[in-house]
Amino acid sequence: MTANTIATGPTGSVQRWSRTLIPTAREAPAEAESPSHVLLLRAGYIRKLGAGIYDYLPLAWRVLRKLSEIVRQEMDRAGASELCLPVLLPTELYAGTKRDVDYGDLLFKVTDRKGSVAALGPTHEEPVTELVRGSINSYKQLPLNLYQIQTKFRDEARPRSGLLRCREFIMKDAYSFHLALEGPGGLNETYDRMYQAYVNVFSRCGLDFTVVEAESGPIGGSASHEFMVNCASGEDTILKCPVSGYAANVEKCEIGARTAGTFTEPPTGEWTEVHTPGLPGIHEVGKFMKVKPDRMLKTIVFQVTGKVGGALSPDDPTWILATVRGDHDVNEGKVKAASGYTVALANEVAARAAGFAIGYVSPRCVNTVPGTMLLIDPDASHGGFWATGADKPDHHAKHFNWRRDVGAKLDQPRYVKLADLRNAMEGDPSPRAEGAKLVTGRGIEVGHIFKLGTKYSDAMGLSILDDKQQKRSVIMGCYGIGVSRTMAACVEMSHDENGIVWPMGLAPYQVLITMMKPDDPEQQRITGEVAERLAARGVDVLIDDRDERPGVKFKDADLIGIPIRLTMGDKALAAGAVEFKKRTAKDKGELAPLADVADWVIEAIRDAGVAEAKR
RNA sequence: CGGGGCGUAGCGCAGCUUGGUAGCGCGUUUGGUUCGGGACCAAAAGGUCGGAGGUUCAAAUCCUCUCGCCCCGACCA
Repeated sequence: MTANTIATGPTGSVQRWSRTLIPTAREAPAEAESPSHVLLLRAGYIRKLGAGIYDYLPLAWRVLRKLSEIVRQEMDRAGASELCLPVLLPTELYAGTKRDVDYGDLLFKVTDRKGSVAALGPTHEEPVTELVRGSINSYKQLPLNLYQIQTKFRDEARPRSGLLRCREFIMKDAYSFHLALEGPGGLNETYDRMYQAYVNVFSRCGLDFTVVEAESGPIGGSASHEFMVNCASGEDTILKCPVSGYAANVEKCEIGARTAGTFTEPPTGEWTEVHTPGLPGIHEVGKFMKVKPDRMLKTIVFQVTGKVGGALSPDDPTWILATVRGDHDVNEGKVKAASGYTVALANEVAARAAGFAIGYVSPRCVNTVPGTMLLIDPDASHGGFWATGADKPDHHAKHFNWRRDVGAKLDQPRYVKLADLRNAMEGDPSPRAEGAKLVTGRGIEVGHIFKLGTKYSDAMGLSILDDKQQKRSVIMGCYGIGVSRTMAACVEMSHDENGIVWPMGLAPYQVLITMMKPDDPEQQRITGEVAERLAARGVDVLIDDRDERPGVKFKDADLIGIPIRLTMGDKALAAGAVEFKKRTAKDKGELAPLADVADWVIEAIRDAGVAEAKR
């Protein structure tokens, strides 16, 4: 983007190190492991107050302000309006959506003096829907797009990696409201604008990111994209097609056409049972039986919980078996799509009672347990040697053969279906380009946008009359950015062995002036002059005026990661110059004449802004 | 929630097995010498050893309970 959007205001600010709080440390607390956690602690950006609860010190807060400002500009440009909703949400709000139950322990709850229970907002679909329901009277007031930037609370089972997964964190959340999906003012139009706004935000932050198709998850809805910072230490696995550009979250990723078996291949030998007592997983069993996992069948038992787009009838199955190759993972979403039923992993007790030897199930159960549908992944459908569970505790079997051991039901689509059932993996065929193979990468989810549809408006009674006086449920979208997580992701992605390397757009200050002799009046005068000149041109300047040895100052400078360092030293000043060094530069820097130094800085900021926006 | 581990000075750690008046490094303060990539000398401040209970003449150390934190997994708009 442009240079003028990088500074926080028309006039930059000047701060002296000795008068603010930047407690750098040579060593990080032992509990910190991930780079962003270690560096943000060591560089004096954050302090831990409890598990997943952090202080944001002045440097961190400046980064968060800059990030928030970028977010605001892009949200406003996309037509959204900022507001601020309560953090304290009375649980009655959840009466329609039941999400206080769905969220379970994730929800922080507080009790007031009267005994009323409120939740600390983990996200704001309910309050914003409630707000709009009570304040919109006409379809003419749609579309509407509202956002806020505030602290969210989620009692994560396991907070980790510092700011990457917190119990208290800063989030930008936006919610849009529409009468229609398509056309002007429809959800799709806003969704596309928000998508572009997100691309703009993360580009301006200098982040290297991938947009992936994602499952909409428990929040419901029909379509969603995640914005992932590409980073090997990320928690999420993403898959990309290098040819078509298709990218998806591992839960969502489709797999291209694969060849399936015909169920006519001959057996490789007699059904041979093997006693395999007390072996915990497929790898252990395989080792014990001397069979590789990709020659074993894994059959998972699901319980039918509902029918997609309808009510269950007595004819519908009770159980769904999903058989994949031993080295593959069953994907619940794909099971749902392939079967047409919503499912949950079977309750062990109930499944045992129905006749499944949990842990030792084979596809043969489609014949032996009434009300069972069998789904087979193409990679598991071939002929050749297979090992499988033997349908009795502590036993597996070799030489499973589809035709011989399952038989006629293979030809009845009511009972047996062949379908993509598993998570995609590196090397799988791309679903979008013939011959191309998927590659995997790791990512940190920093943004997520959803088409919610009418899930919340239906649950909470948000409807409106259209121009034909027909009552219509309002269609919604929601759009989140993990603001504090984005800051951490940025450090995770951009650092070296000496410390943080901030992209220009997020750096707490663009310039650090390192005074070699803070007590020297001449250095004080020139430092002040340079700082004022830079500030006047919108640059934020931090002056290291501490009475420390040069080595300490240089180490700290690298640690806190300010993009441009100006060093005030006798040698350079004698030549009428200051030393100019970028954080990314390996060498010692070059001499900038005092008269030109401001121009050098402005130019460097502009170059960085352009380069980062291009990424 | 399952598994593993850790709580001793602001940070990093030792001491615990075999109970006996709490130690090291970094940091901090003071004085001096230094001063372009984490200086040196000297002095000093700083700890109810996570908490409660128990055993004992005596507990950081042994026992019981409890709280907190980290890592792996499960989970996760």
